[in-house]
Amino acid sequence: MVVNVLQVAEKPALAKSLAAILSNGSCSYGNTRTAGLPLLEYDGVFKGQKAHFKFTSVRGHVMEVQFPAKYNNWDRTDPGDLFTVDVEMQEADSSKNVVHALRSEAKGCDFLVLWLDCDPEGENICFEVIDAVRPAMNHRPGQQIFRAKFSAITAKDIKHAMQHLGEPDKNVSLSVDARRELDLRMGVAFTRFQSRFFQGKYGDLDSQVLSFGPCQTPTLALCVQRHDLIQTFQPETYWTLDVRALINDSPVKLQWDRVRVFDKTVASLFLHRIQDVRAAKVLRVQSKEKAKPRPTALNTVELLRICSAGLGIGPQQAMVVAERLYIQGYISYPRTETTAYPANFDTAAVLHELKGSPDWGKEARVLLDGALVKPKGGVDKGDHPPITPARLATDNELSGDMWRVYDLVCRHYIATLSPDCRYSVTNVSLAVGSEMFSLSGQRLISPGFTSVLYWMSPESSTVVPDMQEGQECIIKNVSISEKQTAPPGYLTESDLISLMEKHGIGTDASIPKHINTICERNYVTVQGGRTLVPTNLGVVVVHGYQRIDHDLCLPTMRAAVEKQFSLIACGQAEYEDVLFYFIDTYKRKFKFFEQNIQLMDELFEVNFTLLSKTGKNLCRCGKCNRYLKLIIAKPQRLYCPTCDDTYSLPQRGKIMLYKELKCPLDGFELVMCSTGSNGKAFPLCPYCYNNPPFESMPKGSGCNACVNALCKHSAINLGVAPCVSCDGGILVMDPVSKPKWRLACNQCNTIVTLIENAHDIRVTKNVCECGASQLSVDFHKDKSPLKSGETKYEGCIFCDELLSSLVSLKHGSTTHPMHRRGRRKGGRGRGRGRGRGRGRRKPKDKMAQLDQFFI
DNA sequence: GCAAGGTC
Repeated sequence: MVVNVLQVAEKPALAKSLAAILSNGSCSYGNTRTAGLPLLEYDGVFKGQKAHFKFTSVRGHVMEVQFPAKYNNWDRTDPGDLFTVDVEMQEADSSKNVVHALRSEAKGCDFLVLWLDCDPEGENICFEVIDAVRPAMNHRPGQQIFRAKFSAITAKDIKHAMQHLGEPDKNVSLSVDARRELDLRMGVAFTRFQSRFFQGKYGDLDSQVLSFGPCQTPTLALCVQRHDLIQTFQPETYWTLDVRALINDSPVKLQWDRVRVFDKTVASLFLHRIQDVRAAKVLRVQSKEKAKPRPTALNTVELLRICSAGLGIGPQQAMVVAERLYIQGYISYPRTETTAYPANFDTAAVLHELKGSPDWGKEARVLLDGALVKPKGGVDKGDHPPITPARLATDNELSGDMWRVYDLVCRHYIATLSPDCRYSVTNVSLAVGSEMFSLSGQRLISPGFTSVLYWMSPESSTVVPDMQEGQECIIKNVSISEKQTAPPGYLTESDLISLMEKHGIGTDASIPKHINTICERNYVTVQGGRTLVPTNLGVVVVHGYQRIDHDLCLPTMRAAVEKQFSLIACGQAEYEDVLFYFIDTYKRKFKFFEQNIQLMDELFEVNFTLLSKTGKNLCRCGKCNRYLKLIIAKPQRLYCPTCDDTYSLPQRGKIMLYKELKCPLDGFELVMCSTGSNGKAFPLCPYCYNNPPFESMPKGSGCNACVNALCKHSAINLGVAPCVSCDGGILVMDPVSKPKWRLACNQCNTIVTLIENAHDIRVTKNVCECGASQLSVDFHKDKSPLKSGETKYEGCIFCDELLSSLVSLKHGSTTHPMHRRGRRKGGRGRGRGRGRGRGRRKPKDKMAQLDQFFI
């Protein structure tokens, strides 16, 4: 009997390499029927039985923890409740159909072997895969699910792992579950609360969302900490003693051994002591040989640092470029923490690949000719090998940042196998009277790896002239100069990456995202030299946390939480206990934050402008008939200073007044939203956009949704009619309900369902005998123009049953013969409130009011 | 619209 074995890797590329290794290159290549995942198949032996193997992969996490949809509404959910409401696992956005694909491949399988990355996230994905797959697998006694543990993608390691399969570790996975749930609850709760609080009060924050997160906030705090250091820096005046001497006929400035003094009188005293000295005497000349060590192999974080500091490419962009180089086969997998080459890594093979390059081929050839050095130790984190070139490219094939990053990876690779750079440092001590001075300089002995990483070459312009002990040099000039201490510079991206790594904030893959997030949220800006300068908003937010609860922005917060969660991973603590403890802690912190928000608000007050003092009058409010103000800073919105209400607007597009027309439903003046020069323009009602009058309309989703459509198609083009059931209501066409046209009342919820499959329906000015409005109905199912002999029909909105039958009428009839008072007995039974008994209203008066909206 | 973490 042949058993079926399903194997799953964390990413498609890995499934392919693992299957190739395990099948000794004999696997067939294909794809799963859905989700576009790889599917590799081969035959072999599993646990002593003949087996058919299938190898596929996921794409990172399959599931994500989320709040149920009912909590997605920011207005209807109290952020504080987010600490206690249930959460659920949902299929992750990026992995649509993955669950389905896995399940169909698992059908008929007897065993599952999990080849997910050997880190906590990988362990967690193991269980996501198990949950997806188990229901579809064959049931049989004994262990069916196995975990492969491997530290390098080499034939030896992989085959060893296959021979020594273990079990997935539930505790490790639970520690990740706990972290994911806590991050979600606290991040979303704080973000929603502070966004709503401050955006509801100030008009110039210029940020869509005031976000908070356990990684992004400490990252921001690091930038603000440096900012504070710079702001509070008190420059101090100091004095130095400057001596210029002639050494071998060239003028040289000597360095004072005391460096500087902070008292002018003392400085003058020293000057006085030596100002008559005519010669400096060389007391000692010392030369030492030093080595600048070759770099260790490249990992992600180091790549990002060099890209930012050396190439001026930001971390997010650098990752995008590296990813592209990887997909195109130019470099190895770019997300790794490891800085040690695997034991069996064929260093020479890569050099052979590179030796033809006009840029660094020469250096590669020198190494192949015998100068090859053992790479430095580095750290093996057991994830992926370091980032190395995979094949040779010329700068014709790659351009711009692609070439620059590729060039860096190649040069760095060659450097790791090159000798250290050797140079000598010479220090000369000189006496000028009783004061000691010195000169120091460097001289290159052999460049080693710096011939390829030329920017790391030791400064060679500081070569000291040849001097002998006892030699005397003529002093040309002695003076003191006054200087001031200077503050440190702002953090560079490269500095920040190092600090985040040091504090355990984020991972190699997420560090660029966090930096990007704080930029997107208008908390910091990237300035010259890729320095990160906090904005007013960033500073005020962090200072606010410091006033209310300093913990919230401590750089150590992340590591402290992770440390506790790791106790779950190693079985020393219960998942429920630790998770509950943290949720409870942050819930209390949240309450405290909420109660003391005025401490942060005091800082906002002096830095930002109240909504009532920002913006320009635009259109009239339907409630108070005063002007709403258009707030232009992000998020673009309307604000009524009288009612103190805020109305969201589409974020893309310019908002203008629209013909001073009012929405028939609520009396708000319509505005026009135009997107770009050749983009669309559409009118919308500020109130309806935020409070959709039809339950089928999603709130403000996209620029053509709900009320935009309502105002555009219904209120203006299609017309409105007095309600047939209540006195004050107005019936409005529901634009989303096509082809099942209907009208709905804005007051009594009456729904009048009209005829189906009409091409167009409009409310006309005509009034039926019954007193209700008439409709003009165009019965094309397609959009073709009316043919001769065809015509529009007219009917009454009351007589919907009758209207339905219009479909079967002969062409040419404009009014339904049944459309007579006497025939309506017992009719119109559907729907509620089609109240006949309320007696006739005076539609004409109301119609007059509505005149401006009719076609 | 919100977090952080995988991956594309």
